[in-house]
Amino acid sequence: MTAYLGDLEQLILLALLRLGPAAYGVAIAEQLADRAGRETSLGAVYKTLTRLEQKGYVRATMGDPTPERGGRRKRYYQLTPAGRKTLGASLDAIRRLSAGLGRLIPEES
Amino acid sequence: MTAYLGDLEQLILLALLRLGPAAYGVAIAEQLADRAGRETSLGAVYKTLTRLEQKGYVRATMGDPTPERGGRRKRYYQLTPAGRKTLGASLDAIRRLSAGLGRLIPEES
DNA sequence: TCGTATTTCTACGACAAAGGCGAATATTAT
DNA sequence: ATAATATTCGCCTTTGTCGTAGAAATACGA
Repeated sequence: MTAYLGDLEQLILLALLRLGPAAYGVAIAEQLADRAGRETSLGAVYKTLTRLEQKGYVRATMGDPTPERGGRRKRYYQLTPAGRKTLGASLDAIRRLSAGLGRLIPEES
Repeated sequence: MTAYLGDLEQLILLALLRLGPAAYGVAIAEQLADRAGRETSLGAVYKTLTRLEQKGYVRATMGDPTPERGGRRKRYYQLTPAGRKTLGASLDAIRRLSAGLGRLIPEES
């Protein structure tokens, strides 16, 4: 019954933390591209968000219309406690496997 | 043409680094379970190793028979330069998204 | 002010890739 | 032969991908 996060799910949950209250679909996709170098389509992001919501790792609230040119209302996301916990477990698995590897562990220059 | 690693692929590549020359299927699965808390079947591990090999991220060499009770010969794996590079990119994406989050970032106690 | 264009954001649908698991198979020693 | 250890196979579920369609908001000209 212990479920694991896919790699995109992981990155999106991190992006959520980073963006805080400004986390909605488009901003998340930009964050992934700009900060993480992970190019992905909006479709992939939205689908993953929906899945995360169904799993209870994330919850959404509708934003108000903004005074900008066009645009539908934004759907803002934030982590639930369950999401936090699962993300923590996921990151910890990586941390524990990486620990003590020293310069064996590859870095992007 | 830029391909991304799945989460299990990531963990397995890390386990490879950690195990060094002793990295073969069963040992890798144990490492995942014991160190990372990632319970998975041997089938999943082997399938992933095969995929990683096809992608050129890993290469395999057959070991000699051991003086133990029974058992087929082991197939040892190690990272290729391409594998190192891709793993590095993958870990970096996480690092960059995590950076500066302070105590926002969840930890397993 | 009505209607249409334009912009921004989200949802859908069909498919590809990755992960999961149990059972089957191979190889080695006793 | 039997038992032990390691790997492969087949089938299925879950995730990821992408293009396209749809919805909701503003701007603007008639």
